[in-house]
Amino acid sequence: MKKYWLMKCEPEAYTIERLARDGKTGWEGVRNYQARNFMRDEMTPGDGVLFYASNAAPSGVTGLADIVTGGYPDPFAFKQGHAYFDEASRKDAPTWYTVDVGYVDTFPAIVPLQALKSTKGLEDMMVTKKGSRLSIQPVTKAEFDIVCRLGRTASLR
DNA sequence: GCCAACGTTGGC
DNA sequence: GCCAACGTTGGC
Repeated sequence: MKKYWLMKCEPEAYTIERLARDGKTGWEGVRNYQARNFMRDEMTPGDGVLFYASNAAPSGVTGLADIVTGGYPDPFAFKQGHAYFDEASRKDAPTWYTVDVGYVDTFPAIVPLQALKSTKGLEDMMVTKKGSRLSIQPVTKAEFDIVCRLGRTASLR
């Protein structure tokens, strides 16, 4: 059963343009248990992803991706000295997981958070709620489809 | 850069 | 197990 997600990333760290160039990328460095659980337990290849640029001007959905590889231990957690290193994560009992994300599409223009907030059918989306910091969020197919439509009608903005 | 909201840590 | 202190996220 195909599932749908919203994945946040700061443009300073990674962008949809870079994903377009790279084709796919590892989503390493997530250090939040709820997000970890989604990656480890729920994400499967083929799932749809809304690529969300956070801490941006404006923030919003910049394109589409998909899950290429489901959850596997985050290799950066084992890299001593690396910013993502976590000595509590051991290879025989990894604390942190990651997934591989593939490029699908770049929207002609960003769908800003403000547009998400004001679009009918998206009022239950986690990202539209104040104080929602979770960097990986489940979205419904209906929400995913609405955001895709917004992204593809960017000429209206 | 500010700061509110949140998650995590650690003393008790 | 409570909760204050702290660090981080992320909109603005």
